[in-house]
Amino acid sequence: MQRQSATVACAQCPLSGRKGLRPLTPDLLGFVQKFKEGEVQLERGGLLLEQEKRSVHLHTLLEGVLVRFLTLEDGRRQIVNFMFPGDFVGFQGAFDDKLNHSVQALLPARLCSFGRRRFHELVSEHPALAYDLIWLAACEETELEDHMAALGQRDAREKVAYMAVWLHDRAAASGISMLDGQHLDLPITQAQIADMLGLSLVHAHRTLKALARDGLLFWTPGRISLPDRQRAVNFAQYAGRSHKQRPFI
Amino acid sequence: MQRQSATVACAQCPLSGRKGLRPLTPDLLGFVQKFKEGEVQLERGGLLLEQEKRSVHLHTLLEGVLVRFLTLEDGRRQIVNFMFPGDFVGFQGAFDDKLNHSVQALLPARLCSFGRRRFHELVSEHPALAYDLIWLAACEETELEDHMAALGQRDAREKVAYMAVWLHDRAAASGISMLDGQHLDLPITQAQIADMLGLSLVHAHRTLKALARDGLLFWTPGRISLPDRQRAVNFAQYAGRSHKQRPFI
DNA sequence: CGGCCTTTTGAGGCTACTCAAAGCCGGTGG
DNA sequence: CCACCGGCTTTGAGTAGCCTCAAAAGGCCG
Repeated sequence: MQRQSATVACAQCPLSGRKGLRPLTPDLLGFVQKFKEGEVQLERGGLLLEQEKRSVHLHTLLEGVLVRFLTLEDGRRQIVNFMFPGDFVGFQGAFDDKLNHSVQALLPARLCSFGRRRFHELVSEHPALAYDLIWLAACEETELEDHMAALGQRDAREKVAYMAVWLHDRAAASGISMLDGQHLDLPITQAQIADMLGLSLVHAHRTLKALARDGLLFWTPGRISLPDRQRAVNFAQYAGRSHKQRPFI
Repeated sequence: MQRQSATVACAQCPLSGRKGLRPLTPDLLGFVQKFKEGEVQLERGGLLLEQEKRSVHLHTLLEGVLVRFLTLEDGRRQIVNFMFPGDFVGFQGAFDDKLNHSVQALLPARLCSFGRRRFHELVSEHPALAYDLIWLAACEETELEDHMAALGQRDAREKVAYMAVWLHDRAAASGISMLDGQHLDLPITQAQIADMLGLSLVHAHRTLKALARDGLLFWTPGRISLPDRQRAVNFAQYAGRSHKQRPFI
């Protein structure tokens, strides 16, 4: 992890104008600028936050994709979510407590960072922002609940299909480019699929094979292809959520 | 569900003074009073919110225990959480969208209700409240993540032990009385255990039996007993979270 | 070229599931 | 007061999905 204070001014924030994100008002823009402390660069595999530690910063993901996971004492891992550009990172772990999860970069990432110390101030002085944060938290929670239903109720094939469609949706909603709207380039390993879905690595692999044989989806190292999105949606009983523009920062 | 405007004034709120909850300041108390619209009574099994519908109200649980769950198209159910007195109900489903879950009473419940319409106002005019809500949302999220790890990584016995300890913790933190600190009276059926943990009813039952045989926990209809909490905690690899006083409303 | 990470494949076993049916308990009505 | 009913728990038997162990093959990098 590389922290640097050389930063882009919020006025030139790479997120503004990004598809799927609601542009900041000039008003807000000037306001958040006062809180920005710097930026963080992560290379693939780099750790942003570590479980059991405390974090001094809050972040907004400017670019790249992150993965958030818990680790049990005996080493088992559970991936709980992925984060895309525009996502707010850090209020997941209740505030001044130790983190319950780690956050790692799946793709090279760049983040904007704020001091956690001043969070209260940030919320107090700008109610619209507080409202947005609550809204974002509600979305995250909805998402997690859906994932729980995937973990608890679906069998292996449904789980994988669910995750593929969900990642596609999420990427599309953050303005990530996709070839033909059906090929998503994302380097997720089979071990990570397994860790997200509660499957063994071996079984995750066999499940991918089976789904490819059926022509439902093709998950090759580095790319997730959905030739027939609707079919996958039906198979996974995926309940898409309405994607209005997400606020950020 | 029974809605009534006959309400207790916030000054006499049954939650204030409740163990585990942070008392409202007189200031806040007067403020929230202006938003209270009435109360709702639920009997056991009564539905507060229904999936796919929109909800006009937000609620605070005054008394009783609720269960929140998703239903898939084919009828499979996933219980995502339980709610205890003091919990805020309703921002889980993103705001003006259809709910992704239903909420049902496990015990006779009484709730305080607010108009969703005025939520923005509520947050805007009282930043401390907004901060509290964000804090609560963060806690909920942490909790859900832990549950995900239970669903994805633990085997049946660990899952059941995890859930038992978690319910005990949660109840204790909301000031629910427990005999000897080890008997929690809560009428959770085996079908509900199964639906929360992603097990079949039959297997959930056999797992309870196995745990009882080992003397780890006794989950009889209506009561969850943990003779040796620490042993259960270790077995389930339960990572307790710090319980500072929760804010409410 | 060697080492490391990831994917791939095989074999065998256990966990958890399905189907099926009986027992239990509280509530209702004759 | 007893018979009946619906919801929940309990038990048995057989099966299948998923897991573990094991090892080989592919790809990337120094």
